[in-house]
Amino acid sequence: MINPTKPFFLFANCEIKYSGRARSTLEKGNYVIIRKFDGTLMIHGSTLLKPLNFQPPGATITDNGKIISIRNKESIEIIIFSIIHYYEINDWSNNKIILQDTESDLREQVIKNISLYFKNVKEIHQEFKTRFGPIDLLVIQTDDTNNVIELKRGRAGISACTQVERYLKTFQNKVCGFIMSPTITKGALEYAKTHDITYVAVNFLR
Amino acid sequence: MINPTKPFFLFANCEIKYSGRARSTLEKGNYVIIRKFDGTLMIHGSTLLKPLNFQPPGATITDNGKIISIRNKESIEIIIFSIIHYYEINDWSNNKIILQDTESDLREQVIKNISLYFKNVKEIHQEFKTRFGPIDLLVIQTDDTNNVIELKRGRAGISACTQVERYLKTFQNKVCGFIMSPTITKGALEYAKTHDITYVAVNFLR
DNA sequence: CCATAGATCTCGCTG
DNA sequence: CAGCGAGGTCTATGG
Repeated sequence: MINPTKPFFLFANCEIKYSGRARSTLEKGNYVIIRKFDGTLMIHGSTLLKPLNFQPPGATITDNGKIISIRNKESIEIIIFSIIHYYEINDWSNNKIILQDTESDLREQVIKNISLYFKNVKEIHQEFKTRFGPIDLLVIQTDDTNNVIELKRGRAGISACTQVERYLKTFQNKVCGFIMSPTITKGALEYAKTHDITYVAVNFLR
Repeated sequence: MINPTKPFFLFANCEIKYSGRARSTLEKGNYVIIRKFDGTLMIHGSTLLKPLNFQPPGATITDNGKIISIRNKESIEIIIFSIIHYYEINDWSNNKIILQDTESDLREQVIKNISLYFKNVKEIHQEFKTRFGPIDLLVIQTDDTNNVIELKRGRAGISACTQVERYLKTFQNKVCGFIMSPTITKGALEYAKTHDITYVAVNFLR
């Protein structure tokens, strides 16, 4: 029996059934099962980053012979045949990771060097709200040209182009579309060229 | 010292630095560290489903006082202050999960009942290739009307609309756009209505 | 709550 | 290998 009130690491021979947004079965085998303070449950196989089965934070657990984890209308049933290793985790830290070089960092960088890209800048808006979603960066020039900029921290794809197009539609006139990213896919570049979207390469300055 | 040739579970007081696509630091604390057969490395805090730090399959590891995991040009450095629990995982299974009710299942279901949605169907293509990506479902009627259908297993959003629009552009004429999903967001429905895209509600039949 | 989009996305598939 | 899209996406953020 496991203690449902404590986070744990469990290595067990078991079989797993999931039902909720979708349905799944995992055949009998030896799997790693981890439960966290917030209810998070993960079942890991010996390869891949993603868990085979999981419950996001908020799940509750019971152990009456088989372990059952429930969250909203989703349930995971773990039929345990034998426990190989059980470890209760105490004093588990909950610090946040500090991440640099996100899309938001790239946006800050572009704003700081905005004169490299646009002349006569009157206004800069970040996450400018439109009825079709927020524009990463909206740069308005003194002649009232609206420059709609979509930033991508990695390689921009076709969907970045359609994102820009969608935001462009919320303006009547005097509007230009841009994609700014370190790289862009071939298909996206073709789409941009044929749809009046300008691609600008930008890199993280470290 | 850990054994780099074996998968393991490690609970340790440590500090972590990551450098690669982005950069991050994780302050000193007690974290769960798991390494898999395929090189996968995960550092988990006491909450949330996703690891604080990670390396996808293919990473190699060394332990000379501090653990360093490297994959392509990315590295994770784990400075260990003390090992609280170390467990070497043997006979870890590698079975795949069998998932039902995916988008592909929904597509099969729609095809089986295609007469409910379209009359005089001549051809049905799945994942029909265009230069702007593959169309989930292309239904051609005897009058040569091309029905471009985008399926979503969950709630369709605005991006589903622009996906359809993008595929529509690869046809000259006789083309109609559809979104089929159990539900749709308000914004997406408004966008669809004003852009000549038809929304059709479909549910998983169990 | 819902909606929207980012992510060190991951992962699978196809060319 | 690149490109494209799904995902039980998850997670953060704003309305």
